[in-house]
Amino acid sequence: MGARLAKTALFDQFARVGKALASGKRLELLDLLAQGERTVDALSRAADLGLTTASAHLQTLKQANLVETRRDGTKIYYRLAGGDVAALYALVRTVAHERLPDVGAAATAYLGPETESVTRDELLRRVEAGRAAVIDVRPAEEFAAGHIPGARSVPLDDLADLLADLPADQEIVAYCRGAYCVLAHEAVRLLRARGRQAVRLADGMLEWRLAALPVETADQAVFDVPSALRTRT
Amino acid sequence: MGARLAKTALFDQFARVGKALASGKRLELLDLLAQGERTVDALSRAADLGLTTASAHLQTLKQANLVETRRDGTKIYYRLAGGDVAALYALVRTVAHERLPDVGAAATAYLGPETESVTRDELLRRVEAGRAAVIDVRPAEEFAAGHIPGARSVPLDDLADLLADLPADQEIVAYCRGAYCVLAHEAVRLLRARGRQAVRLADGMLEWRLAALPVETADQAVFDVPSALRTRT
DNA sequence: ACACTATTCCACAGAAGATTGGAGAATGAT
DNA sequence: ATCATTCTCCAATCTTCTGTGGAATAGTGT
Repeated sequence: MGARLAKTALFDQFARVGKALASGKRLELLDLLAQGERTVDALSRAADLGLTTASAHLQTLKQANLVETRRDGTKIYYRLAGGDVAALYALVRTVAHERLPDVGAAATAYLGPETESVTRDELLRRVEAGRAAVIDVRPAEEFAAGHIPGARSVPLDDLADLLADLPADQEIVAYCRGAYCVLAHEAVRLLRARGRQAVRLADGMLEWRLAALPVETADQAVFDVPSALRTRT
Repeated sequence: MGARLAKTALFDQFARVGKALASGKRLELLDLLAQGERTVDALSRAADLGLTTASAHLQTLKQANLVETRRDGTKIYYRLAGGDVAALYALVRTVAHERLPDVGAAATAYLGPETESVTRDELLRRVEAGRAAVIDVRPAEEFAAGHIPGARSVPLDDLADLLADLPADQEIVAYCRGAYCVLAHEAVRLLRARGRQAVRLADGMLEWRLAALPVETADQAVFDVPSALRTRT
């Protein structure tokens, strides 16, 4: 009988998920989608892909059921299929960083010189003590899709203009998408260059959500994390 | 400047891990390695691959640093690089099962009709109450590499012969490699056909290890699971 | 119905990956 | 030394994936 065939078929099914994760561009798309839903056009520009190429990659992800779509007029919004997908993406990054020495180098090359950071716990502690103001330096749409409660939206592009609005007597904690997002690094560098006390959250919104910490949002949830997959503190 | 280039390079690094997971055969190899180290020859036979093909896949896994090797005479033993790799493999399977409807069908086709199962907690409870005897139906080498404390090694191939040795007044709980391993299913079917009270552990050694439950072993640990990645109960 | 926008589908060329057989390297046994 | 064992490396072939334009499709606004 075809026990061997059936086993191969089963593992080939598992591999569909692996194949979906087997491209840097698709991981980049998942990274963006972890922040909230987006149109094909927005994704193609954010990931620096041709429109048709982005569409093809999104189809690949969709065929693996890692993302879902919603139509609104002529636009099609893509979103993650669930928190398990976000957890899987995060674990791929973690394992890559743990196992591949080159990841450290590539991360430094992209993120620039290390900037001072605080953990999620430390951020909560400092905010509670009134010692820190939290700013979300991601684009405004991502802030709208969900942010750390009490954080103020200050997209990196606007940071220089809004400097005067930021409290001068408090430390500023900047955060962005996640552990490998460049925005908070640049925000801290800019703020420090202007003489402000600034640090960044060590990771970002992705990890915040995976830890099932409270999220403030205008509209619906981006994804919920199954309790079994929540980050342990 | 090359911010775009650096970002692409970083995500391509992450994708190295994804690419390693992008083949059913490689996932099958990881599945075997999660039970303990093995030689290339043993792996190629267990996964039904040509020797050179198996070697090539193992090289791919090794270049992604998901596995490590050890030489003993003319033989080369492969093993998982760490518990994080096991956790990643398990999560790929979980997400695949969660997201892809075909996985359920493929699993049933391979495993056969559903057999009654108990959870890890329930197993521990029944053993403590003296109501159940636990048998490990994996090949003897895998038992030697680590097993549930108190379990008896009864490889599936020997089960029919050893039937008389098994307690007739206790329920028998059979377990094997993990959630998609066929051995425990077949053991339960055989035992029931012979009129024994038998159930299987719902998953297996892989998930037992990921939950950081105690493991009894003659030699060294197969892998340790970082506390952040342990299964939540 | 017509123009317009957003996205997918199709066809192609080049790149990358899988499988196989045979040669070659490392080790152990005689 | 020589030979057997075990595995890796190499070359050839075949398949799959990726990126790109251009055509086709679905929906909006006039």
